[in-house]
Amino acid sequence: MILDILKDRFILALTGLIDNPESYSDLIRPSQDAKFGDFQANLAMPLAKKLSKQPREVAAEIVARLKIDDLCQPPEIAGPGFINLRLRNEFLVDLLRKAIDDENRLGVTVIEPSKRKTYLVDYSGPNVAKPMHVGHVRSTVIGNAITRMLQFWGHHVITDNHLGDWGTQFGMIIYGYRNFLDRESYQKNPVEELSRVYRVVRQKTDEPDNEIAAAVLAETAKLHAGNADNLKLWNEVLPYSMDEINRIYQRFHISFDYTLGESFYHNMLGNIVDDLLKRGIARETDGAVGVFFDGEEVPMLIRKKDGAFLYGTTDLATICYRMETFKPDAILYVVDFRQSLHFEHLFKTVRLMGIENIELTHIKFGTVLSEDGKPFKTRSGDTVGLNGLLNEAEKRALEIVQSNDKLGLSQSEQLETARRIGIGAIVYADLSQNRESDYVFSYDKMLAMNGNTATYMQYAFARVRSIFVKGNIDIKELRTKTEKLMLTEPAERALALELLRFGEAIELALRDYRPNFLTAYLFELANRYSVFFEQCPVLKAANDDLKISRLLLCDLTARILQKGLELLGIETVEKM
RNA sequence: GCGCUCGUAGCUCAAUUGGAUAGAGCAACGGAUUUCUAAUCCGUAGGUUACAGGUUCAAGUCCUGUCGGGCGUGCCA
Repeated sequence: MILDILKDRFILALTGLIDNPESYSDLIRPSQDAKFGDFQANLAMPLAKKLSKQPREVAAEIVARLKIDDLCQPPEIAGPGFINLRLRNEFLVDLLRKAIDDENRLGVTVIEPSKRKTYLVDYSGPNVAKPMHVGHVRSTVIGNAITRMLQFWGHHVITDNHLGDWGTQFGMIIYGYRNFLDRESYQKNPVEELSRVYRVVRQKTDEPDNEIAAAVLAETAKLHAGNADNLKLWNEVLPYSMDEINRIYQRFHISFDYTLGESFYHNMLGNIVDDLLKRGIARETDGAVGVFFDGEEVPMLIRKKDGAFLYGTTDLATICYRMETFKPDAILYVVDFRQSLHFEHLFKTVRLMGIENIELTHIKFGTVLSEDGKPFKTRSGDTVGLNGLLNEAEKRALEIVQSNDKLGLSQSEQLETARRIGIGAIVYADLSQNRESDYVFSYDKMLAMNGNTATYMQYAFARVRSIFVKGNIDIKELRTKTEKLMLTEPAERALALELLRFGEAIELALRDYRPNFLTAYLFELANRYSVFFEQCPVLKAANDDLKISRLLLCDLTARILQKGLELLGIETVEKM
């Protein structure tokens, strides 16, 4: 990829001048402003002190050692010592050609086999029996995007949906089922009635001084102890919830390799506690069992004094199971940042157990706030239901699709187009933000279809397709054309440069697992295409060579947009 | 109390982990369509990056303090 090539040249130039030149290669980056060239090297300033010279002097020395004439015009030294590079069009054309011919990877180099890892991505993990609201989208959508990017990069990825299907919320459901269930409503709409019952119990246990909280815990404990009646109820209720959850996954086109919920691990928990006690990693405390950490007051409890286990216990069992079964190099947890302390404790415990050869990362994300700036609360009745949100998104998209009668879509095509646009808007709205920040949920923002949205990229894609249809272009044949690409117009060159930075964007997004770097890239790419579209006639280009050159740029743009959106879990449409 | 975290344009958010004059979208205002899709493009306006110090060639970014928000803090997950 373009940046790698430049870095290699700089490393060569720096070899002999300083030790460990590779460590400075991150200072070679794309320029912020086109007037500083296409790429810049910011390494003269930090090196100046090391070499006890003036920064500009160091820059001059680096430039003198740099063999880069075949790639760019003579480097310019500017400001305190920035080295600015402007790439030769021949170099760009050469790389574009390679990307065009690279059907699967579009110019993105595949990772070396030795760097290929097995990742286990733990995401979504909804609580069965609790109604899903918009806050639950985040883990699902971020986890899916990270999974797809890692796979594309060349890693082996296993996804596991760690359902919350064994916790106290089931005690609430069981208690509520026995005491508050409306049979008729339950038969009509089990999921809705169960979630109503859940809310009733939940509200009552929140009141001070009540007996219901104790009763709920008792039902949970009975379930865990294998009580036949409670297990029977669990088995009755679970499928209803799962159907509901699966319907939502289908709408996002998301699936998991494994769905091993908490219940899967329940008979391993006793052994975990016994083992940690025996090895002196955990100890008794006030009748409970916990793991303590140096310099910290709070332990991670793994067994309550009534004998029940906690989610730390389940998570430990889960890690042990995954280590044995999948032998991953890394486990990634895509979970709300409010569980940071839990994961810190969990990971420390794993290290205390002597397990070192694995990356454990909590990919944390911020809270979705309601429009008053407070976190969403499942208890208050006014949360935005997930299904309702998805319905509304598709409805709004459908209205626009139907109003455009030039498209000539059948009714079923209209529905499918609206689905892709509506769902895409929601996915993109979440992914385009830095995952670590909280964000205020806004219906209109979530469903927006103008500006920096998935719709914008989908639209750019559809515009390319439209040109191909109108020009009656055979894409396969087009790609075999050997005419030289031309980058004479500024809009062409700007687009070309961006097309060659796809891999860079994915690498950046994967570095800290931040999909918003990829969304930002795709937005920039689509934006440059829109400018190109305005300024550079394709079908009516001045001559045939230029027409083919532009068609090839269009085609590569469409392919990268489609692939990039696919990595985010967003689909494209042919017409919109 | 302690710990973590955030504070950037009217609003919602970016900023390649310390790089040049802090960028987008939305909202506002002005312009572009007999020419491949106007869900688009171009332009204008909008900033003491909460505040005060410090570190250095360079700070929204790192350090210290203050103010303000959010979250967490042994028997929920």
